[in-house]
Amino acid sequence: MLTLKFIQDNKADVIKRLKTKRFDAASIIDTIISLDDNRKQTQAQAETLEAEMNTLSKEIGLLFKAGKTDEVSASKAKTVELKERIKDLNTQLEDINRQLTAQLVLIPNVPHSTVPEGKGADDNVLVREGGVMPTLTNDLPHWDLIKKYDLIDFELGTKITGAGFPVYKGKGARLQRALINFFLDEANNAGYNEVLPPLLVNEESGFGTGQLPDKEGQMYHATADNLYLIPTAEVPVTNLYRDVILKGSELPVRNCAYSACFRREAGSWGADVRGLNRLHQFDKVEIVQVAHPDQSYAILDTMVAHVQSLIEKLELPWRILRLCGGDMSFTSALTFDFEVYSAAQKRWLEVSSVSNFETYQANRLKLRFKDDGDKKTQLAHTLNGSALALPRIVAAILENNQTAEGIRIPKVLVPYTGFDIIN
RNA sequence: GGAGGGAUGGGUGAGUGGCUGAAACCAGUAGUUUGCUAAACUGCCGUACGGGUGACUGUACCGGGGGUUCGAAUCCCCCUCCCUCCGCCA
Repeated sequence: MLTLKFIQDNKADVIKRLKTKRFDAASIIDTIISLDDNRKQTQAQAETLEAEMNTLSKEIGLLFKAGKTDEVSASKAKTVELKERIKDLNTQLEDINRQLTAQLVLIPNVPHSTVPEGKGADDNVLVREGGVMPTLTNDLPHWDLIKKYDLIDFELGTKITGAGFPVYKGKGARLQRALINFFLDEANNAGYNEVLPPLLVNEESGFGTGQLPDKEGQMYHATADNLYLIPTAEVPVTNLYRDVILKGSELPVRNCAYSACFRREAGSWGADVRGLNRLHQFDKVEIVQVAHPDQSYAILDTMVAHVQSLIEKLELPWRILRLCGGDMSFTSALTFDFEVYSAAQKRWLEVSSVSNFETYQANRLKLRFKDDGDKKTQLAHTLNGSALALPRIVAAILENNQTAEGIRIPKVLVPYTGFDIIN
């Protein structure tokens, strides 16, 4: 969430910039500011009385020591009323603070100045593109290729779990493992530190990265233990730094992680979700950084460059889009989406989303840093990106590389798969 | 799952009702000394929210939440986590 101070200092600007995200913040901000005034006033009152109480208690202690027990009862009587008023004020304070956070979490992150206006996907702006469009003589969509070469079994997944939980088999399973290892090796080589996080997280973690409370319905919830299956490794990996104060010299922190990802995708099933296009469980390698505010946008560029290099090595046609305000996520300040062209489906598939959240997550996480010699802590910036999500990459590899002899494996993957063709 | 023991500042660890936001040591940091390094010595060294231009100052926080008391790190209750033993188990 945004910090109160930021909202107060930049009220007009916040309202203006949130219009890019098609969000009207004016009345919420007014509520917040008046709640905060109220908070300060109530807190000041409570603290004055608490100070009085502390002095009185010390006096009583001294009276006891001096043996003046007769004077004690008069002082004690005074504390009774004080205590009541303090309790009352603190109850009010708690209530005000609750209302304040309730309002604060309703406001999305403020978009970066370079975010284009727009309603949805059609208004995203092409940043650059590359790769060679394949010319296919056969053009089976990946769901047919999967059947033809017995790589992935959706029916079997439906039997043991449900729709959207595929079973990878034989060369299909090995291709999956190859991609995971390839992506992790590339991230390690680029200086990211590998972690293997838990796949279930608690409520605090869900709140820290912004999945809770807003997107509760998107996550699988293990209610008996109140744990959530992660929709992305971003959640556990970013939460590694929840309630942490880093030294300025430790920044940037660079982590990468492979994880299975679980998404309920409630209400988003319809056309265009055949095969691997949308799943409830899929594999992904994620890169996550914690950065100094002065460096975060330069770092965002290096993350974009890293993802681009992966797709180029896989020899897929790609393009990068700068998301418009209407298509961006609630928590992001600037997002670049990567898409690869799926030649048989004849459509672009999103395979990565790289974002700078600035202090939005850090504020929820209480993720701060302190520069050497500085007295004050400040909120760090968090960033993350898929590098990469597997299913649609697999779909594009299968479709784009199909030949009469079989499916050609990109050169860079052959050392990982141990085979260069699926036939 | 059963029985017992624990949780204090970056670390080790004192502290069983007021003089403790918290000893001491280590680490860190600034300085003095010193041919350099090391050592020694001295100062500083938690977080958040208020008030003040500022020096400074108020309040809260000793795993989390409640309670007792004029007053709680210290006493009581609940929860979480860690350790030991037993049971179960990939």
